[in-house]
Amino acid sequence: MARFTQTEARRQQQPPQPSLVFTGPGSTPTQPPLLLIPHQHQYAQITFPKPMNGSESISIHPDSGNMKDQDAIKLFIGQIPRNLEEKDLKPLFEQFGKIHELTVLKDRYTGMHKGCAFLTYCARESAIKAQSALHEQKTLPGMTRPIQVKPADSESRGEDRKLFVGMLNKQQTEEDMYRLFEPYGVIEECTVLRGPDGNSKGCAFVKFSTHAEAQSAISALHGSQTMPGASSSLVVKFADTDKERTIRRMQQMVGQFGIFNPTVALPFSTYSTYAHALMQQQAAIMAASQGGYLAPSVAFPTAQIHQVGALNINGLPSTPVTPVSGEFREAMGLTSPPANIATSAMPSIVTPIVNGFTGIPHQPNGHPPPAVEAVYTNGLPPYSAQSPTAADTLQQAFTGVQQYTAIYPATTLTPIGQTLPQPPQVIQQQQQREGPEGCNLFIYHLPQEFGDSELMQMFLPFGSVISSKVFMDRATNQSKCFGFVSFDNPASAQAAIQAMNGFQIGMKRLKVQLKRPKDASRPY
DNA sequence: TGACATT
Repeated sequence: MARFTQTEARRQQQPPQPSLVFTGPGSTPTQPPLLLIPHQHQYAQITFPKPMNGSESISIHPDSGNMKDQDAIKLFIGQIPRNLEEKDLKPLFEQFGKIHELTVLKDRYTGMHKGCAFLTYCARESAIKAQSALHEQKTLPGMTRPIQVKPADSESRGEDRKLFVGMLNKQQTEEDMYRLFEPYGVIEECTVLRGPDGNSKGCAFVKFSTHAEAQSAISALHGSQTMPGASSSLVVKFADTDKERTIRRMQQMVGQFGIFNPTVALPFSTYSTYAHALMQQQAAIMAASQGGYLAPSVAFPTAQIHQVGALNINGLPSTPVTPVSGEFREAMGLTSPPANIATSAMPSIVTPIVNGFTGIPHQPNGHPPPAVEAVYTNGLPPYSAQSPTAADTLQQAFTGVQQYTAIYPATTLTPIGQTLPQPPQVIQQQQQREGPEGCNLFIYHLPQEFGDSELMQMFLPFGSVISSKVFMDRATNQSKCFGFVSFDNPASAQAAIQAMNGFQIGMKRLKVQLKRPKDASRPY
């Protein structure tokens, strides 16, 4: 009851309505915090006549004094800077009506701000107003893409009215799609899937307002014609559900990594273990992909990764790394797909780190956890003479295997939308940057499929990785199965050696040593 | 087995 009272008290002293002040580029804002940066060289400033105090996060809870309409719309808010909490966001959204619930999404393990939120107004009308005033209209400070304000995926149940259209020719645009499908109903969304170069992939999504409309479009158009240059007749079908997509990706991955090929020994051998893990990973990806771009080479599905100061690569703020958004729980519920990512068209995008990883305690300071030996456990202690039982190993795999690396090759990053997307933000990974003496590791016996980002992910739990490099054979473009990882301090490097040297992956054990100093390799 | 920031 005490909590209720507190909440109640807080509501009664609600901050004054903020005033939205637009200032020209040259002017000096006098009253922080700066909340909005609209496009076109204008700054908008939300000012609070009375400064809000402290770091306390105001969660706005639904309760009796805060009823929402029956038809209220839950909004997904994307592209929020990670330093903004509920209390910071509240004023921005309160302009459009009374808020029923506002929740910034946090990683369930690390508590990390996911750069997005769910917002429900008491009134449906407020949500509509907010969406039209804000969606893609403003960019919050530090963000590269405009704020997303749209009905949450959980609202729409869009699967049964969204169509996948295949066998288009590559010249066909959204407009062509619109014309083609318009006769069958109200089109809510229409997107041609494109590669990073902007070229059409020859397919599209078209979302109707109702299932019946979508169905009539299928009946009328599927196989009805062959587009010039297309290899077969037009395909019009309901878009895959998340479930179907998940299954398809799993199949792709199984193919890619030869799970059923006994010569490729993974530390967990049952399909169900692997499938289970993949399902989780897929869900994380779906969650991560709503409303924003994913960094192409290093994407962190934070819902399942225990990040330990991990996103601070070489002092870069974590914000630009991955505009991760969406809610893991929602994704696990396998609801509708992210609207602006061409998920169905993605080739398989996930590489498992073939280890069992156990939970890592959250270390907000970015330092390695104290008991680093406990961080990575695949049931096979480094160079241990003792062999654990198969059951142990399997158990470890089960409990710890949720940590994966998602790779989003640039080619699969196809944000689609009516507005022209800017290229996704790329993390600048320093090229072969060495850390100070004693901070650089040489790692051998890496799995063939590991690239720089997997290597980095594997060592992130031990500290700030300032670079990671897997050596590739120039002729074959295959990994040479060794590489380097540099930390920003020797303790992290030592912790990583302790934990990871001898770590078994598949049939191999990692060799993790300090990199030889430069002069040691020279004979004179 | 191999081997330390390459082409």
